[in-house]
Amino acid sequence: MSDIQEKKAAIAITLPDGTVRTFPCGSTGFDIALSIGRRLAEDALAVTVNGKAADLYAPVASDAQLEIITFDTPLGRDIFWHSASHIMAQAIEELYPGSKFGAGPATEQGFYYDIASEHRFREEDLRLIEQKMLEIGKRNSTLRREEMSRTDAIAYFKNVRNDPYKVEILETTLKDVDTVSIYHQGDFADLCTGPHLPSTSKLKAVLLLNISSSYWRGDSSRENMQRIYGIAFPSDKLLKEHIARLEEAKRRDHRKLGTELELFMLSPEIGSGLPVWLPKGAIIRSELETFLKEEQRKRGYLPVYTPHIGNIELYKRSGHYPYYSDSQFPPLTYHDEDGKQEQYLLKPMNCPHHHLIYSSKLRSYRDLPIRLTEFGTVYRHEQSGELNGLVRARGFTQDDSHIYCTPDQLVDEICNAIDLTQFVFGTLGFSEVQTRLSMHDPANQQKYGGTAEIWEQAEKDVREAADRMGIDYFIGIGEASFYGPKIDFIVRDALGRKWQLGTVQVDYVMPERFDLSYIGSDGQKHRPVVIHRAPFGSMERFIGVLIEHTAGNFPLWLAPVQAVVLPIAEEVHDYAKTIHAALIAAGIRAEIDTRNEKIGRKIREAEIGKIPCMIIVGQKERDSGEISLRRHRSGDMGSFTVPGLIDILKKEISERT
RNA sequence: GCUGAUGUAGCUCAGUCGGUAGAGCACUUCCUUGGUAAGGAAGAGGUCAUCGGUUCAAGUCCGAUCAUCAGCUCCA
Repeated sequence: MSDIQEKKAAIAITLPDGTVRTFPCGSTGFDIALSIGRRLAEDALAVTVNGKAADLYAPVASDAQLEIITFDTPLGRDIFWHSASHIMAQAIEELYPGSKFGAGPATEQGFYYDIASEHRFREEDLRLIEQKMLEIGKRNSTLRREEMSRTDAIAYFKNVRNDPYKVEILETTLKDVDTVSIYHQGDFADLCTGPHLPSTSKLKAVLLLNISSSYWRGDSSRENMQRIYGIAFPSDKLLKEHIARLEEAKRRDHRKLGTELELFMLSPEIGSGLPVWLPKGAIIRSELETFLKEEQRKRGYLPVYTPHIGNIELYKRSGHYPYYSDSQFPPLTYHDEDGKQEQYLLKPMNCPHHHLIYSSKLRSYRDLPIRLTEFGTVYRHEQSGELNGLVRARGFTQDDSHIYCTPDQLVDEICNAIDLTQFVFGTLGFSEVQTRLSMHDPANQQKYGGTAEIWEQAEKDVREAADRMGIDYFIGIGEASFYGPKIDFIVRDALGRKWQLGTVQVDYVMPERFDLSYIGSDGQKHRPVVIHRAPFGSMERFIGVLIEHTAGNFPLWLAPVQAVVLPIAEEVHDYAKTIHAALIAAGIRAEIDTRNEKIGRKIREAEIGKIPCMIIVGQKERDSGEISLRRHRSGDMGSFTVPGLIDILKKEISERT
């Protein structure tokens, strides 16, 4: 090869920091990583070339922007876990020959593979599979990419791999694709677009978490498969850290803390999915409700109360009944004295009641917007497998409001609702909130009410409001409710599962169904638009997530017990009681611990009980007429006079910090 | 609803091969009167989720039901 040709064959690689380096044509990501540093080359899992992920050993043939991908990035973890799922499949194939493989992707927190096997997987099997996976890692097998035509791939999976699921994918999902890729490692091979790890040896630590079931292709009419979930790491240290995080999540679990802190209970004698608020939990809920009521009063909301049941005709009219009849409690059937039958539904939502309040009198455009609000308890017969403590219940209370406005006012009103939601989330310290614009799925039109024009308008309005509020959102196609698009505020629980809390929903459909109207400036009847909105969403779910978010360490304004007076010895009990009485008189939720125990013990139990303020009094405090304050998780704060203490606490409570 | 697992004292859990129930914490009483995360002693506490079956005998084996957990499906 001549010099000239070599120069021509050089390629310019632009690295993420903007530096440009020259490499021979056909250099791989590994070569480039090695030229930067040995450590980086070791950590390198794959590359992106002009933003597109590729294998570490794929030759780069032209000038490109290139980034070395390591486990530290979301993409790196995704690739690592995806390869780990292949390695798990190989391990299962070796241990349980004849197993067939469905889908095996990486997830946000690891990976899974769906398996059809004669063998029923049990907990003990997971340890065996883990060992086999680590063994495959030690074999240092290359993950080799092979491209072949789709027809060849079908033949390959039919005859060589004998895997009907992969054949089905090739024949359906990929039917329009000419060339597909297959990744080989040792004797195992899988249909996969990749990219993958360069070698199985990157896998140094693995934890298989649980076995569950799934439907092939997520279709409940098709066969059940066994799904094994796991997570893997390039080092033992990272696995240990992950296990520590799992344990922390377990400690924060709202069901565990709810029992320990006596916030709520669930009892089969009352019914599954029907949470009961214990006195301490009821305080938290009541404080949150008061907080929102105050804020809504400032924002022009009008409180109403409506019954817990409603005539079934109401829900047929709203359109909810046909859409959701299978997730409602069965109707209550009632015969009056004349034998006439009526059916009532435990209300699954509040909107129809509010719509009837709206239409109970003639409304002028001058009255709008009208914002009706209620903490409305609703009942939905959620599938038994869905129930989960407070975050998924069958009876729950929505902080539900319906805003009736003119089309002109709509975007402003959506913005107001977004602002209120953000205010609520901000006050409660939720910083990692994702916002989803939940749009309809045009391919599934029968799921929705209303006309195409109405949907187009509603989605445009939602977008406009979200843009005006400067929200960083993502679009969820098919996530809309049947009557309109939504803006959903989503947070994660301790285990990383996502839950929708606040919501703002636009509705052009209900006003039609309920023939809602107002008299415009032209003296004619016009149709208002409805916004459904709930900043908390459900009080139960919100508090469930709040418990996990705070790990039970509630801010002072929400703490069920705000202060506990801890006398050091019996001789200061009388003094301690005067302090306790003064706190109670000041409206502070205070207790007193006059048990015959040492102060160390009383403090320990108050700390475990997550009581924000410990008021310690002994001989010294009695003589000086002061108290000693200890804050939960902070320690000794020094001495205060009683009025001084009360001022501090009342300020902190009223500021809700 | 589906697949799998689990259910023993208020809580966390042990209970071997089927032989009649155990610990720690919490609780009650007594002793101890103390200075910023566990003082000591004693006591009480159980229809082993429920119902049925096998067996001389069931917490233990089998079946059904209920509930819980993980995931799937669903979510106004």
